[in-house]
Amino acid sequence: MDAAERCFAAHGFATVTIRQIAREAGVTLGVVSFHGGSKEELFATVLARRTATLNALRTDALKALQARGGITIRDLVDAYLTPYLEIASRGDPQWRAYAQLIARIVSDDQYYMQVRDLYDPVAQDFIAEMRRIYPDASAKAVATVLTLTVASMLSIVASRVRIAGLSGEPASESALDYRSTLVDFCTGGIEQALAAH
Amino acid sequence: MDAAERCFAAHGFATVTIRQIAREAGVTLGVVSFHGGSKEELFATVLARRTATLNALRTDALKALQARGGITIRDLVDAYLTPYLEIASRGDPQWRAYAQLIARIVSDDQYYMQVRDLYDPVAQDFIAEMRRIYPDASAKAVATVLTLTVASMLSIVASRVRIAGLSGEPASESALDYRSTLVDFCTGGIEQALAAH
DNA sequence: AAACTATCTGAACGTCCGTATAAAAAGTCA
DNA sequence: TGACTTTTTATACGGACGTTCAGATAGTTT
Repeated sequence: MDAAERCFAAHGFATVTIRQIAREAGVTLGVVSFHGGSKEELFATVLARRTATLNALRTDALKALQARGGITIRDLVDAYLTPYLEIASRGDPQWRAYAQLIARIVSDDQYYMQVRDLYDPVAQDFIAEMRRIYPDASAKAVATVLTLTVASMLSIVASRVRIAGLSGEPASESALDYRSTLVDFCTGGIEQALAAH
Repeated sequence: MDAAERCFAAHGFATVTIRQIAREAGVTLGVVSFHGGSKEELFATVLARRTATLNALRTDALKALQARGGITIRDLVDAYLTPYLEIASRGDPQWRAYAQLIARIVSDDQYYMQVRDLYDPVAQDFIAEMRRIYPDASAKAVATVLTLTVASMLSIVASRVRIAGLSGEPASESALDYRSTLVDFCTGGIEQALAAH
């Protein structure tokens, strides 16, 4: 599973071969099928395996906010983004690979159906809280800005090479280095987009 | 070329087979190689084919702003985003396929090297203009917010299914329907992120 | 120790891939 | 028309793919 996670994260679903995964795991070909089933089953399992943890982190952060009260958009953005950035920045290369894998697939409608049930419930909780802050905003507008927020978050993990190329500086080691810029961007963006015109 | 564009846009590079492209184009297998060269050459050609047009649209919009003067962040965002949204919304299914193809590859570091030379020069022009508005912002911060803007733009094309799923409403027909929300989001985000703390 | 289950190995299967090529067909121009 | 070039066709090749499976091995239970 760890090896599969690394492989899928690095090269995507179609490109990766089961033989690669087997080699990465240090086992023979048949073992992968024996434990992981078909390639698609293996992919789905890898996806689902860590999602619960990430969802729990986000839900906990949201609950902490709700208990405290006085929630701002910035609070919500931070609660949603930071768990992912922390995971992506953790020393554990396995969580890093997972974060990268998410970045690769969520932006693709082809795989969306596979992750829809895993992530959208938590996203709905955040949406509900956002609508409490902006009661007049349309459902579509709120859903749109959350999707844009997610896209921005993922691009920090997926497109760091491009940022480095555009700025002329080497890419940062940790995704958390971009946290304040990212949170500022998404917060300002949501407030601007949902403010009554 | 049109058939290849449609196939790559719909399924990505690795998944698509030359035989699919041939069938889509209504020709036999050898014809694709004869005119398109290897699979990678074909992909590169498809990419480069329409880029000049998109770059010209953006550059023209930027030049019009520069001639007018008094450029705001919103002006820049709109000049950068709108050409792409218009392309994605045009009736021409071929431009639509191209827009989808961009969305698929730019967010992937693996393909970034192929598109780097095609897009980054124009991006640099916009970055220079942004730095004129926010002289104190770091190069990295500016590059980051532009990347986030691009990621947001692309997600409108790539993740419309998710937006629809989250909002409970059917997806809009045209990407231009999201223009104002998108421009608001990116404008507000950039201003918030680059404002002196 | 024996019976049984779980896991691993190595090899094979059929399929589809990207690419190459010889021969046929279509097009071009003197 | 006839020589020549461009394009298309049909086929083949070697390789890598996902999957399967009989047999060897390891682990567990009785």
